[in-house]
Amino acid sequence: MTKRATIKSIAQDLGISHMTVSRALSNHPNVQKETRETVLKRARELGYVKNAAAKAMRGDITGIVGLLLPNIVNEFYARFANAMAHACDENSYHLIIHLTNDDPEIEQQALERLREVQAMAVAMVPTPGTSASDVNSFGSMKVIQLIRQTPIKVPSASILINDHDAISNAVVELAKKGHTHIGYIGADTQLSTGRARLSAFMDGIREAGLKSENQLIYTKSPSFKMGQESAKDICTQKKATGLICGGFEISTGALSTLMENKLSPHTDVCFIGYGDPSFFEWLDGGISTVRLPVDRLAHETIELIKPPWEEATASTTREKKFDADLIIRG
Amino acid sequence: MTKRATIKSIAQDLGISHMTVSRALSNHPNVQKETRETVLKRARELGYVKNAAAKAMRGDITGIVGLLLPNIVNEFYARFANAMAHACDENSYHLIIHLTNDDPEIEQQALERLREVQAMAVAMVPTPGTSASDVNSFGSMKVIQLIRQTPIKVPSASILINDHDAISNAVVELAKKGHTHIGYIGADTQLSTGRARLSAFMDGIREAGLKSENQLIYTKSPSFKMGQESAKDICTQKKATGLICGGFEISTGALSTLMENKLSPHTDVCFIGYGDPSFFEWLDGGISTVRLPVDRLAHETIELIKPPWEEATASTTREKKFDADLIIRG
DNA sequence: ATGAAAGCGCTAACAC
DNA sequence: GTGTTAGCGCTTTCAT
Repeated sequence: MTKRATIKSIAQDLGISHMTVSRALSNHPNVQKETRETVLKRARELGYVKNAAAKAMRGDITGIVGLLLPNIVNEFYARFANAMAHACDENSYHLIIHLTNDDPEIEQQALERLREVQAMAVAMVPTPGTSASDVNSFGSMKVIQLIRQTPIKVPSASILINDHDAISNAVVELAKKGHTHIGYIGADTQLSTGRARLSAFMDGIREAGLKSENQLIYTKSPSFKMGQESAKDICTQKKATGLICGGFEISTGALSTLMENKLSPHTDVCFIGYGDPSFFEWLDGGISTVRLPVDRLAHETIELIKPPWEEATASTTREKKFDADLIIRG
Repeated sequence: MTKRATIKSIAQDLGISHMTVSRALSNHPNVQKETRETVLKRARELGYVKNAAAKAMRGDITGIVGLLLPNIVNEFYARFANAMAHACDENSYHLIIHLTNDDPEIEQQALERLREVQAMAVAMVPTPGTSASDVNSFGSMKVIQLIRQTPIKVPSASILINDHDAISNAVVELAKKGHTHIGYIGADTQLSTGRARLSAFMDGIREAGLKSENQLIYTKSPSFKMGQESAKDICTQKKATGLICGGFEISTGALSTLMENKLSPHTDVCFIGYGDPSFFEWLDGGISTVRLPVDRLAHETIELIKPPWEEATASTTREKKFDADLIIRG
């Protein structure tokens, strides 16, 4: 590859002004039909593509959308990213994905880099640690907070999950089946979602007329490992006959402990997971779970990103919640 | 947000030349220590970030890396994307993901858009249909073909999986257990991988001293559904007692048929999947499978993307293969 | 209908 | 050590 074609190089090649080329390529009316066709033909031959950087410098929107996720192997995030990527392709946006690992520093860095390329919007699952609350972190990017919510200094929209009822109903459901000692594994209260899910669990306990037992409640920084270990504790000490999880990775972690120890998630420790990875349906007759409305979340995110910005962003913070469902299987 | 700070605005603010600001911000030696500190401080205050577009216009590399995948819910691709995203963050690249859905047109479009933003490299799983073989599709982007290989008109590197031995060993392994009627579900021969895996299967049949039975071989455009349906056919007609899959989605599809019909992947139809999604380990005592070296693939991709380009790209097409392993479980 | 000039933000190459 | 100029590719504005 030698050098890319530019409107100037095409103009020179054709012996006309680069402005005529520009107009021809952008369908401006003031071009002779014949001229336009010549230009278009030559442009195609030379493999011309517009220079996004040059346009960006003139203040045109870049069409770059940032997506900040903790990771993407988690099937919930993967499906979200998948939906976002599709929607972006459909709307001719560029989706730049950065993985934060839930590390505020990486998050901060990713935001800065997105600002460098003048991303028009960023959809992000905020990291637990308070990080990028500064105005300077976002510049003029439209901010959409996903799943979790953290106070930031720019107007932002939030797309959240309302899992309260699904979780408290899970408790009630277990209670109906005769379980009186129900364990809970979830994120710690540093996370907004951790707080919310725990209190949903407690509400369920109350609603079911059970008494709350602190030693059955495990809250820590959420991870696969944390789920595994908490579940191991519950199982080996036979503290509980029912178990509810308040986090995706926690849930798969806890389930793996059950599988490893050949404990049935139905008869041994009645298990209710969080999120609905595809294999839940096949495992041991189906795993009960709190199902999250992934596609609706992604769809709504894209709708917010699409213009008209002014309207969507307004001046105040907006919030939208989507209901999770309790799915009982087996 | 009013307007972003630029070196000029900072210069004006400080009453100095914008070049001094530029030099200060890029650690050029020819700046008074004191001046530099003043500049850095003010820049921080004003939330200055460099303008990537302006730099790109000057010919600096953009640090944008494109990744074209059929989709990203497939755990194999998700893990690949995850590894790539991490590696890109580490090396300060921007990862732009486009999902092709295995549609040549979408692929073509994605490539053009990557060219617009002057992506420095693109790693792609080529779509089955011959699409973007043109030079103009790639411009000066470094091209890395993943998993599949298609002839293109620019020098490109290929990162492939060598699953021949794993697949033929799978046949031998089943034969050892006494299976004489072994089914195969895989991609059709339009895909390079489809051809290769089928012939690996046939080699295995030969090696095991079995005779090949065409009615046990299913090849079509690969998908979850295709796997489901082929498996249903095999199961309901009781054609085979062993089943080997030659594709990730096919494999999960076929497995779902087994689970739905309460057929054990060990005792009813001895099953060997393709790819190793995390749940394989837990399902029914563990699912045997051909495991793909995802992390090594991603790692190698990044190594190829990193400079020095000239060296890595050379003038000829390069190819690197990574071995898949046969994992027998249960 | 076409062209010329200016400027977006940045840095290499020159002054001084 | 600091400042000035020019130019990357493009479009808006103002001639012609």
